[in-house]
Amino acid sequence: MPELPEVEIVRQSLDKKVKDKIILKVLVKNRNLRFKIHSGFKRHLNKKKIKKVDRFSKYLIIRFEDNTGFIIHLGMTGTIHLSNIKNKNSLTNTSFYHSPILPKKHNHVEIQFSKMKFIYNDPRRFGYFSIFHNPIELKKKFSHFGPEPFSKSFNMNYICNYFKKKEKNIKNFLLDQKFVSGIGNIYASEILFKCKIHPNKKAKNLTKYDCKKIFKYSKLVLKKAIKKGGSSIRDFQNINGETGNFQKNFNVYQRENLKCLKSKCNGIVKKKIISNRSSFFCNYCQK
DNA sequence: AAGAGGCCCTGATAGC
DNA sequence: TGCTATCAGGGCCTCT
Repeated sequence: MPELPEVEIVRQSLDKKVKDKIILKVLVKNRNLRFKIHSGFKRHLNKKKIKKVDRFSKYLIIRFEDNTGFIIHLGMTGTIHLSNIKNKNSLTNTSFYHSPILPKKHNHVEIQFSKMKFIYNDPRRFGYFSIFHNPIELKKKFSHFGPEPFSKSFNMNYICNYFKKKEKNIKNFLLDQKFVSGIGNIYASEILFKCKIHPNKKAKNLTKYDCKKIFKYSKLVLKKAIKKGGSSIRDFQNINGETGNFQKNFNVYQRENLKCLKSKCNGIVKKKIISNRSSFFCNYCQK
């Protein structure tokens, strides 16, 4: 679920709450996430002071003052909850998938600070934690990733050259983190709608104008989603308990058989499974 | 070496 | 009410 915009909303909220806080205790209730939590995880975190919460692509980067730290990937269903220790019922919440009430099941990791604790919940366990010991090691973790849409290196030259002779369809390229990082299944459909490009169009057949639109709308759609506070199919609240609003702006995602929202277009939104992921598009205006 | 497909896992929902 | 099937926002691994 969480794509770049949702992770960015979590980052902003989390940074405010845990910045300059010292980790007093770490509880790993279930280390069997997507990847097994490192045996030295607790030791690595213990007594560390948090300098900053950063983000790259869909990954949160928790930086400590000594330049070590760890990264969190939320997978499909990972959520972060901050709970006031003195009053267990008052939860300041960062939740994508669940209601603001702290779930009882699947709370796999707890990180305690002096007055609150951080709880990682993940029913499907597709998310994971990974530690790093220095900035070079961190950089290496992301070395095989393509640029974010906002990056200077995500430019017309890069895009046009990347697509040359590529048989793969454009939808799969938007999901391919080696090409561009941070886009997931919802925003891939939304970006292609704005571009008026059919998700099944082969990359090698994209025109220069197509590339220009991909360049433009990859940025715009994600930026707008961040501005709207992210989106989710289920309840999504940021740390202040405000609901994300971007789902109201979906043009095609989960709008199967509804009328195309482009003005003067009489098309109908279709759903098609492409590479095992559902794609939504207007069968009339997306060519 | 690019590209397709299987798979990791739980839970919500639909259909019978 | 209770079973089974299908689907879900990610991405790594294997096979061709």
